[in-house]
Amino acid sequence: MSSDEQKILTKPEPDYIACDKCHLSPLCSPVTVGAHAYDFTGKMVNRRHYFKRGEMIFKQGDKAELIFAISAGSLKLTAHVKDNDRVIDFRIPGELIDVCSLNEGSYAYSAQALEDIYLCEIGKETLNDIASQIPEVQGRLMKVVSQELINIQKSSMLMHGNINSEEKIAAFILNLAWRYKNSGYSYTRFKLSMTRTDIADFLGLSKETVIRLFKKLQNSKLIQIEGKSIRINSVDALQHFVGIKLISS
Amino acid sequence: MSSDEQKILTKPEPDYIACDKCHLSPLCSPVTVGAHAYDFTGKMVNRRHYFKRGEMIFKQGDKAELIFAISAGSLKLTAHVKDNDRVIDFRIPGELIDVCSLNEGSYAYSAQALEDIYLCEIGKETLNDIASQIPEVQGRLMKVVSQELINIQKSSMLMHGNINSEEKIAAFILNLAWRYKNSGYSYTRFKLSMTRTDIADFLGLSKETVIRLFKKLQNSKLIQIEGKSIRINSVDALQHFVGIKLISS
DNA sequence: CGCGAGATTGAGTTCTCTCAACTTCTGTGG
DNA sequence: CCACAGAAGTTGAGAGAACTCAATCTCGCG
Repeated sequence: MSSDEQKILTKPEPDYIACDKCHLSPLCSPVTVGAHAYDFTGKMVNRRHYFKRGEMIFKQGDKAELIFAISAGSLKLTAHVKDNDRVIDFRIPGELIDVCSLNEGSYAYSAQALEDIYLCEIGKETLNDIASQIPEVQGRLMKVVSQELINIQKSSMLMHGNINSEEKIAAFILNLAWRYKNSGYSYTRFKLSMTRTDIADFLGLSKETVIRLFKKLQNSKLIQIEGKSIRINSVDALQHFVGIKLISS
Repeated sequence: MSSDEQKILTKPEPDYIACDKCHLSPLCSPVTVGAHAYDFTGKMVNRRHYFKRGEMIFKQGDKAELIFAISAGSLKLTAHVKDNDRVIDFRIPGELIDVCSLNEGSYAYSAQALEDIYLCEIGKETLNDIASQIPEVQGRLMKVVSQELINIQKSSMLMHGNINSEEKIAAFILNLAWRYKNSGYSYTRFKLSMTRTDIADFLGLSKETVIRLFKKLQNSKLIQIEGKSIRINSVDALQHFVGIKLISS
């Protein structure tokens, strides 16, 4: 066995997202100004910065200097509430981390790796500088921010106002499926990289309720769960249960 | 009594928001291009369009041609969930209605006046046209969209993950207070223009629970409620109860 | 192989919902 | 200006959902 193969077995190459599926992609492709085409990617983006599982990418209140996009792996976002950190969202490959910080001095929440991850980074200041000088970049940045607004709104409409806990959990799963689809991954089978406790915290439920309702959804044949892997038996059935059509069939 | 006074008594002048407090204001002030100052306000903005209480401003799925800002009055936003309309948010003076629709073909939700209201309107296409031609306008639009993103994120962080219903309701009140403050109104005394049923629907609770917990919050001296008017006794105490400091003292 | 974090299960308690009755408010027509 | 009707708000009682606590099990990591 060559040392190369050995290396692959012990540390397999991560499943990097395709750049064209990443929400940051408008800012990662060459920009033409006049007769010349400049590629700002190399200047602006630091690609695939590795973070270890459990590592904090940044903490709530830290001075915000970088915007992040996830290239591989996932993370959770938390914010201080009553002396505790509460999970306020998760991020999967292709998604951006705190776009809001573009216009704020500091990060609105903390970000922590749920597994070993790779992030692409853009310097906030550099980005804003270039954007203010080159309308094309300004326009692309606008596109990125607008899309972010749309995504947040869709997620929040979905997650919001579910009457009972079973619907909340179903909506959570559907939301993740939708986002995996947007990032070009399988959206009927994926890994729940966060713990049950994280999910419970995010949804405002107890972990026991999360576990019991996962099981209930499984018993009603909507999903199959085994450990951290989930499979949606019928996206349409799940959408019907939640009452919102997020994914078109 | 003069006919002027008569008029005031029967139909008092609405409490229009000051333009400089409106979230749309960056797009409502003159833009200087080269040596000349153009005022796009007149061309772009149709000001103070009146809608009657109960009237639908637009319906979910309607072709989105206008962006709205509220000049006076308030409205509720609703979206279809399982054959019903569910309240997904409210809007107060100074706030924008569906900024997301700027980059979408249709409105993501319906908007209905909770009282007689006045709206300022900007044609989506006109705005996008001008923005793409004049970097200064593009930049201002960017500012508006970014701020919207920040506001939505703050609201959703606040409203999200409250464990029990009492905290949810307290967070709801705090959120409204914060928004009234942003719009330059009193944030310790304001009117709840929506019904208890609307609040319940928005928070995912029953109207009876809303009523009972309003009373409970009143008994613990955090607020005073009488019909539709609310008074926050101590914003700090309320923030402490919710566990998030949204309004700095 | 053993430890510790995470996941699961059961039992009892608390919270929130539902249903129904009743009161108050509001807007409309006479 | 009053009377009335319908909408909104309030209250109480009982049912059901979700939480807490505690014990146990499982799995991944060192």
